[in-house]
Amino acid sequence: MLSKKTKYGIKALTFIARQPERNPVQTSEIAKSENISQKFLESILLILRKSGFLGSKKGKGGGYYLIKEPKDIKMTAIIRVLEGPIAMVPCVSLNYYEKCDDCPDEKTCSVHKLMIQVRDSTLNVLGDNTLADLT
Amino acid sequence: MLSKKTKYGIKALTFIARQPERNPVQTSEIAKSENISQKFLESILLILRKSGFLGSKKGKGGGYYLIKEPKDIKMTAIIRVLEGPIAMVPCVSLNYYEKCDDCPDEKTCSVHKLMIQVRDSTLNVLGDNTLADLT
DNA sequence: TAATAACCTACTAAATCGATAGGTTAATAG
DNA sequence: CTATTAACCTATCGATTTAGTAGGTTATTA
Repeated sequence: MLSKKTKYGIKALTFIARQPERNPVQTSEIAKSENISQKFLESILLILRKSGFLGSKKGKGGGYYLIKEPKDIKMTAIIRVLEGPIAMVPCVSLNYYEKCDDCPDEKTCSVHKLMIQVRDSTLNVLGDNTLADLT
Repeated sequence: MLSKKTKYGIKALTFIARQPERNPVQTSEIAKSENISQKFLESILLILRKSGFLGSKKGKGGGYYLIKEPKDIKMTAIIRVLEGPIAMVPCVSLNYYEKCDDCPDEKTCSVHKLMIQVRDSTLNVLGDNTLADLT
């Protein structure tokens, strides 16, 4: 299941990407429009800023804005930052690999074999889609 | 993330499917071989029996056995029973659909659009794979 | 200097996860 | 008939995660 954090993050980024001008968008505006708790959204946008997706400006007229072009922001990148690993088990994760404490041998593990396929197909979809595709 | 429940369940089913004879396999044997807490595994095999994947026999020489051929057991079916929905958001789930309380319109929701693609690609992989493929 | 909006820290209620504990029931062996 | 075996059932539990809330501080603008 996708966490609300990730879901809200994607919605917020889409909202910002949809803006005709490149003017900063305020958290409050996104929160109201997308039915998200403003405080919760604040923490999410902060993460996205620290991860290099967004820039910010304080004070009146401030807000968040995209740093890169929507078409250059892959969904894999967004989801990895907000949700963590895309793989369903750590032992097939490319960016968050971890060995299973059960499972003596990954090569003979049935789950491993299956989850590599799931990972790859998911990766294909999320790698092909950019923020521009969601606009 | 895949829960241990599902992971263990798949491993156990694979273990049973690998048996040369169709003799019942005991929980204790699977637990030991696959490094799974026996009590936890008991509860998982019970679910799989109640869902129609396994038959059981009590007493000495008892255990669990497959009811259908491994090649006739799709991974989608197993995962739906143990893990629940395959979709990453309830609003794109085929078997566990639920409307999002935020999101007034699914048609214009960016997350919805994306997650349908993820769902379909995952469904393809899990639908193509049967227990026989994991053996 | 006041208002604004991002930024930061800490806390919390509820749910879920991965078990563990301690039994009961049904089938088999002797 | 009795003991053993292994599935079956019920309850509980500590740890972690989730989705927030509360209450402030800092930087920018009018």
